[in-house]
Amino acid sequence: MSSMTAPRPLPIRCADCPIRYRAVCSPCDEGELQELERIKSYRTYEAGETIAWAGEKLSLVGSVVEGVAMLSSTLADGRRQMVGLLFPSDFLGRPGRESVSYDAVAATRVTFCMFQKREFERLITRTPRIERRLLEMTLDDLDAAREWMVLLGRKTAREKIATLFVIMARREATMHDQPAGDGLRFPLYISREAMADYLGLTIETVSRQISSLRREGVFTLEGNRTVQIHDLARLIEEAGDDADGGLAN
Amino acid sequence: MSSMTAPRPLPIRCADCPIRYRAVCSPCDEGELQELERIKSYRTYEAGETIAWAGEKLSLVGSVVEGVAMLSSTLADGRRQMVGLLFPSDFLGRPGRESVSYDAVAATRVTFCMFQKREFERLITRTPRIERRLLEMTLDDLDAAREWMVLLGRKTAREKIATLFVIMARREATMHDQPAGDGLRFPLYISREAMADYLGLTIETVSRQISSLRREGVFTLEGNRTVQIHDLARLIEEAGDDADGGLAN
DNA sequence: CCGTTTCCTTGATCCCGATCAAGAGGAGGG
DNA sequence: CCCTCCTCTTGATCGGGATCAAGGAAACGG
Repeated sequence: MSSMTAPRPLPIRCADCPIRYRAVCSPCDEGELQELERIKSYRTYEAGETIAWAGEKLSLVGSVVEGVAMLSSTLADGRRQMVGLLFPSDFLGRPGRESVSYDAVAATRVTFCMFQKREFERLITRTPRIERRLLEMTLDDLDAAREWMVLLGRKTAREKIATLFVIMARREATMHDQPAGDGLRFPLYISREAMADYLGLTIETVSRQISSLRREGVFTLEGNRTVQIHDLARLIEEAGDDADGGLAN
Repeated sequence: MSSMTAPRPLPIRCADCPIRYRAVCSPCDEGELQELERIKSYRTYEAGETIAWAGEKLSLVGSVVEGVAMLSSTLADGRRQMVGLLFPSDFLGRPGRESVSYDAVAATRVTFCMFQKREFERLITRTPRIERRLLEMTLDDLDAAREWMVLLGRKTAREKIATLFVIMARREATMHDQPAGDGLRFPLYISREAMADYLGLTIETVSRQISSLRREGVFTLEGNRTVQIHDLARLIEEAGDDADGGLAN
């Protein structure tokens, strides 16, 4: 598919915002890069700070440069479900849509590289390649959401925790261009409460399942939020996935 | 946003495939319509027939014209979770992707208006407006998936059933350009097992919750698969949604 | 028409994860 | 340092939905 459109293989990066070109406009030509450069800006939120409320009109779109943000929805009586976790290079905002659909909250201190939605939309209209890239990213998000639906609807508490840890481990390894394997250390970034909201559990159940896997030697914890994997194969097995499904590749 | 791109307001329809233009290429100009006309074809599947397996390379994309199809994923031990339900005008397939991610099965006899993926992609490349439309549709799918994540992760069995019925009722009313209200009759289309897979429940729980709501006079059943609503307000209340969330508008 | 199959309902019981409750551990500020 | 706040862990109990089991009802083919 990329063979259809890519004018050259990339990667292009910019010094102060290395993630941006991967996320928004890979590939871009020089003119498009300069235009993006002109309209970009940065914004940092502290941990716990609300970036946007569901239903609010948001005039910015952009990518996470550093840190982690959460997308979540709250029922009338306060039950909360996280519907997405945004890591560096992930895109926030919906070009062509009036308002955001979910609460966006900073999980850690998080920095965005942002664009005025209006200007970004104008650029998109002139640059089909960026629109193609947005479609790509949205399809990825859709796949991730559907994979998570399987977890929420059908997995046990233990499988949910194992799946989350496997995904976090893979992410961390990929980020540092390492193979994922035993001995890998990585931060969880989010609180037990956030994990519970992500996995459709309570914090007590999250805590118990983590303790259980830790006691069985699958991993150890350094402090509360850093994991060191000891038996990745076991963790993958505990994740209970489909034979050829998402985690196996 | 449509004000940015739409050359005219629409709707354009074609006699033998009225849905297609809404789904795939609204708006289109005459040349694009003729091109789509040239490469389209129809395909019908019987209820229960598999349209595509997860991981399979699928060279077709297209819209449902009539009937209902299901997208689902199965864990190693057979637990199944439905991740999407495709009604007329819904799009199946992923331009730019090699293979499908989920099993696609006909829930009823279902007819698609399909295009060879290759040719469709070629058309897209020349027609940014269709790509824009695909992005729109994918964003809608993403919203729906995330709304469903809230249901799967946080709603009770009773709330899940109520939500499903409200959505089905709204769909049916919209389809016939009626307001949704008490007295509305509509078919469920899918079996109890399919509902269970969609809602992350067992068939027994689905059956019990339906019986419970029926006994309380919220609706009646004609046969097993046709519902007549008697108290839509109550049903919406039982759905337990966020105050200003998806169902309320 | 009846026999078979498939789908659906209902009852009895069990168990996983929620809830209620208490306390331990860490971080930050005085 | 201690004190407070907050997060996390662990224990005891509860309950919603799963599981096991049986039978009813609709669909289908003869």
